Amino acid sequence: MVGRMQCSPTGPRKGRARLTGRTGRPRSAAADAAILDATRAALVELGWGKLTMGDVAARAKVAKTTLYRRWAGKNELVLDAVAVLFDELELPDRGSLKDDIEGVVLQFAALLARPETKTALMAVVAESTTDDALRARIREAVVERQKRLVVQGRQRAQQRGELPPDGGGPEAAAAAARSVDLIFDVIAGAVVHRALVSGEPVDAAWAARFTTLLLAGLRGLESRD
Amino acid sequence: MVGRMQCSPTGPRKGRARLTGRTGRPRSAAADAAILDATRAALVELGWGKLTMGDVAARAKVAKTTLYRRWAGKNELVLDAVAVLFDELELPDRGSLKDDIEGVVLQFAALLARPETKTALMAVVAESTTDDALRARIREAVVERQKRLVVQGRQRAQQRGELPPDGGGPEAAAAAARSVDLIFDVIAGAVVHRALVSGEPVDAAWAARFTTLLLAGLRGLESRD
DNA sequence: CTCTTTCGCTACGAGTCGTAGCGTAACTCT
DNA sequence: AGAGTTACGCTACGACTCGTAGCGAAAGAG
Repeated sequence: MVGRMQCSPTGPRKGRARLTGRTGRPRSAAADAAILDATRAALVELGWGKLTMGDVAARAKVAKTTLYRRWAGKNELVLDAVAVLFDELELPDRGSLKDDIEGVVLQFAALLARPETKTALMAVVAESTTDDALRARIREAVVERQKRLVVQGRQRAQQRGELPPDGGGPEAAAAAARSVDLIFDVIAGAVVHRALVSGEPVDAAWAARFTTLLLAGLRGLESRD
Repeated sequence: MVGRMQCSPTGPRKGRARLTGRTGRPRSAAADAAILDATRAALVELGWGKLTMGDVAARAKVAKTTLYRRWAGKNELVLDAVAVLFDELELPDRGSLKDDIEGVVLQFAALLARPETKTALMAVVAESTTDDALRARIREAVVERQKRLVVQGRQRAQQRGELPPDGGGPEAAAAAARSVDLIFDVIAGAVVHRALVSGEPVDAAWAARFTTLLLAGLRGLESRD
C-alpha cells in the first residue's frame, strides 16, 4: 500500500491516541479491496486513457468521494492497484544461473502479458516524468521489488561459483551495486521493450536466446570492472 | 507524417483530378509546423496528462477544429510531434563495433533526455496497448527507424570482421532477423529502462559498461544459433 | 454514552471533448 | 474571369469528467 493517503497523521492528535491507533470509525478494508479490484477490471476493459474515477467508484459500489479520501488521483490509484501484482514475483532456485534468469524473465513476461499491467505500467511511468512524488512511489513499489530478484540471483550464482565473489572494501561494493543496476536495466528493459514496444511475445524461445546473450556477457565481464 | 488523416482520398473525385492532385484550397504546411511545434512545447510544460487539444490549438494560433481535421486525437498528434525527432538518429562510422554501439546508445539517451520525448513516448506506447492502429503507427514511425541502426551497425561489424557473416539460405536469414530483433530490444530496452524507470542518467560511463556487457554477449553468442 | 472518523449521497463550478454549422479564404480547372 | 472544391476561423453546443463541499447517518474507541 504505497500510494495511500494518510489523512489522520496530518490531522490533530491527542497524546496516547497515537499508540492505541486512531479513534473513530476505521476505514473499510473491504472497500479497499473492492476499489483495487474494480481498478484492475476497469484497466482491462477501458485501458488507462478511458479509465475514470467515477467509473471505478461505480464498479466498486463505493462513493466517488471515498476514492478521493484515500488516493490523490488516477495515478496513485492505478499504481497501487497494479503494484500488488508484483508481489507474485519470486525467484525459485532452479539450480543454475541460466535457469534462474530464464525463470525470472518468463515470470516477468507473464506479468506483463496481463492487460492491466500492460496498459498501466507504461502510463504511470510516463506520468512520473512530470511528477517526482509518483516516481518515488514507483521506485519502492515496483522497481526495488524487482531489483531484489537480481540481487538474490547474483548471490546464488556466486555461491555456486558461477560468478566471482565480491571483493572487500567500499569500492568493490560500489562496483557490485553498479553491476546489479546494469543487469537489472538490461533484463527488465529488454523484456518490457520486447513485450510492449516491439509487440512480440516473450516466449521460452526468446527467453533462452536472451539468457544466452546475457550469460555470455556476464562471463565476459568477469575479467574487468 | 505517419498519423495524418487523409480526408480527400476518401471523398468524391473526378477523373484526372487525381493525377494533378486534389483540387480546392490546400492545407497550410505552416499550420502543420506550428501545430507540431506547439505540441512539443505543450509536452514540455504540461506533460502528457495535462496536455489538451484546446491548449495546443491556442499555442499554434489555429482553430481547434483544424486540429481535429488532421489528427484523430491526442495520441496521433503527439506521436507525430515526437516521431520527427527520431529522424536525427544516425550511425556515424566510428571505426569499431564498440564505438558504434556506444555512439548510438548515447545518441538515443540524448533523445530520451528531452522532456518532450520522455513524457510522450511512454504514454503513447501505453495507449497503444489498447489501440492496434496506434501501435502500427508507432512501429513504422519510431521502432523501424531505430531498428535500421542496428541492422546497419551489424553489417559494418561483419564487414570489419568483428562479427561472423550471415550464412546462406532462408534459415540463416531468419536467424539473422531474430538476432537483430534481440539486440534491438536489449539496447533500446536497457536505455529506456535506465533513463525512465530507474531514473538514472545514461552517461558515458554507463554506456561504456553496457557496451562491454553487450559485446561480450555477442562474441559469446557467435558459436551457437 | 460520547467522541471521532468514515461513509454515502447530492450538488456544484470548472474544464475538456469532439462535433456541427456558418461564412470566408485559397487554390484548380474550365 | 468564373465555377467548383476544399481548408480555415469562429461560435456554440451537449456530454462527460474532474475534484470539492456539505450534509446526515454509520461504525468503532474510550
